Amino acid sequence: MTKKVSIKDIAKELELSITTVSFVINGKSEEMGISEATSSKVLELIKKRDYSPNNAARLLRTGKSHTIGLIVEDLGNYFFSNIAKVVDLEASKRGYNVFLSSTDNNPKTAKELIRKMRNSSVDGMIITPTKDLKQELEKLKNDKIPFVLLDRIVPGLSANAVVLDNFKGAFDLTIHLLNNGYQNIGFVTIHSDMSQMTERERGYLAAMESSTKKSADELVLKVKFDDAAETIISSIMSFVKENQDLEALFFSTNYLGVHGIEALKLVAKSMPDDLAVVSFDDNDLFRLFTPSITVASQPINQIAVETIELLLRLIENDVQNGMPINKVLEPELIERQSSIQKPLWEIEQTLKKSFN
Amino acid sequence: MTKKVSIKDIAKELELSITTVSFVINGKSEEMGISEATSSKVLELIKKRDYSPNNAARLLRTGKSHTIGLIVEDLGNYFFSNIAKVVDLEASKRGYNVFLSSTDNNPKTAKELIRKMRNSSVDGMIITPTKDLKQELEKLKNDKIPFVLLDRIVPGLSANAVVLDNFKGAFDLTIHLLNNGYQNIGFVTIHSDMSQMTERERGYLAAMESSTKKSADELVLKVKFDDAAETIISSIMSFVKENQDLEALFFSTNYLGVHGIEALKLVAKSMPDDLAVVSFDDNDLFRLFTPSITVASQPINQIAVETIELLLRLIENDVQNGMPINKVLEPELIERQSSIQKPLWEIEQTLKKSFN
DNA sequence: GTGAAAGCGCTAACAG
DNA sequence: CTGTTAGCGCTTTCAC
Repeated sequence: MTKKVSIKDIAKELELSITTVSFVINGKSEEMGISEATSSKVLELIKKRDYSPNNAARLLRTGKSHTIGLIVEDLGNYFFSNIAKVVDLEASKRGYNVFLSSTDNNPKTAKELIRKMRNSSVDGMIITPTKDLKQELEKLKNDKIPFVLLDRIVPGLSANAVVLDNFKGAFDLTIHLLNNGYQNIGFVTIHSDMSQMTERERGYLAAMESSTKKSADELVLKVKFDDAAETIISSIMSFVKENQDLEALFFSTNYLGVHGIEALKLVAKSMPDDLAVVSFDDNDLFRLFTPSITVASQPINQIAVETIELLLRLIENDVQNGMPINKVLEPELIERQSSIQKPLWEIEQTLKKSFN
Repeated sequence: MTKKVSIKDIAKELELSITTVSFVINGKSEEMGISEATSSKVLELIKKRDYSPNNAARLLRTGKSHTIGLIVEDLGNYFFSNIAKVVDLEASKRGYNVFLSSTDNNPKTAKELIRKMRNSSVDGMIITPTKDLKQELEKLKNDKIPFVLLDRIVPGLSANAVVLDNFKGAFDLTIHLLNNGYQNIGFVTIHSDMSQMTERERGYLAAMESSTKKSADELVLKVKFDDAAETIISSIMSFVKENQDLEALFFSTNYLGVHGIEALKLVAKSMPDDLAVVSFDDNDLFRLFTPSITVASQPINQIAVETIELLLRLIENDVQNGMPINKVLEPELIERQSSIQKPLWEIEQTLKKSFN
């Protein structure tokens, strides 16, 4: 990177003082009573020289970086990558840059990221918390660095947050299955203490309890978040084989749903003939799979917009006065019928029959 | 954000000079012959006070921000979000932060992003170019800001780049269809002058030309990148309806493939019974859809790693000596059979035959 | 209306 | 071995 033109160069070339130029740049010509003539001369040269101020210097002086940090769980995940997309878009509109990174649900990574972003003097952060992050978040509060929790809250920590009503989503999805005549509903989730997961489990259990069927606990399969895909898939396969009386499966996240579909293909169960399938989160696969899959969908756009707006409000009002703000958004139950085509084996049987 | 502890505070508390502390922080104790005792005292206090240097000040002084910019086409897209994930991971390992943003294929947005990232003094950039970006990129070259083009090149611009052999991918995929007995193969792509798209089209046309079938041009459907999903879907539906003799469809990108599946569902064509489908890029849907879909898959991990490594090499060797480096990676043809179940018409015919 | 100058936190000559 | 000091580019107070 060679010499960039600096405010000094501009001032020199115009035989003005740095101050004057600075005022013009920052749109304070009026306020500071700079003459129209001077002002437009400056603006012109700035354009001509393609000058733009050095952010680092500005930050060093003002303490405002016009940058926010966005920490998600996994950029490779449909939900989070789309959240990132919208947050970035909205932030850009408002003149902010975004530092983006994923934790992969690893507390060490998460802490490191928070540290790095603090060093980069972000004006605020959006954080999808992992386990063990309470202390770091409390430090942020102490240091008055605005932040908003995304997707999940941290028990015992009073902080700004935008989350989904996960309990309701899971409850409704389970009721949907029960209403359609499925009773033995398995629940596949990950081991996790994080609120979004525990809430989904609670929702499922509550709905099951309200039905005739008792003790759903044994219908719950928990896998580890960072297990390899193969491991998760084979767990699901075993689970299904060992529970032949299952009538439906409820996957608590999109990636579990994807693994689940793969597992069911491998054990040659088709849906919903052998086993009905529903999942939290929506994606292309669930929508277009045959039979398509009913989901509790998260309003991604709304979540992202509410979050970034809340953060920018905190940043720009400067003070985090009073109570933290908690937004709880509603999931949408998208009911899908397998209306388009019947599973092949069924057709096959029909054909065979017609010739027997 | 309140008072952060600065290097001055550390120095004062230890009754040392700022210089000494700075050397220790930057791991130059040895080089500068700082005593073991002093050095460890400093390190200790740093930990105790949770001190970490202010990046802005450091940047202002050294000109190195330890930040790179990553400009992709669309963060909401499977390919790019996974590229972003890997780039971010590798950059983190090497101590770099990543500014991430999408262009949505809009040249104005792209230019604006480049400008913003330059102001933020990124050490280098990874750019998925849009149209009309040549001038900006040439300025980057002039200013010796290292950058690597990703996914596509800019005609007439000699620059570092990591791209796929798109011609080969498309050629092979088309040949695959031809070899399997499909002749009338439609090609669905977007209007675009960008290399990755023109190359795919060339690959398709070249393969078609080598077959008996002539003039594939009329089998090409082009839609606009920023058309609404519904518009694209209905274009595909019309295309299929108007070309009843189509035997197969080749979608030039993952999102077109997804739209295509949706369109085919709506016109009630099933695959590959009525129409075989292949697509560029892989994703969960193509893998798990029944029948599953053969694809030319991009080695996402490899692309991302090669790109970030090339960029960091450029940054850290400082000079962009000599020729630009162009990496061309191989797509992988993932042939999928609807092996779990044969195409319906085949079964049907077999059955019929056995009774004739 | 405009300018001089201090200083944000840090690095790296240079001086001892 | 350690300290003094200049200055990176910018904003902003105070002076003219």
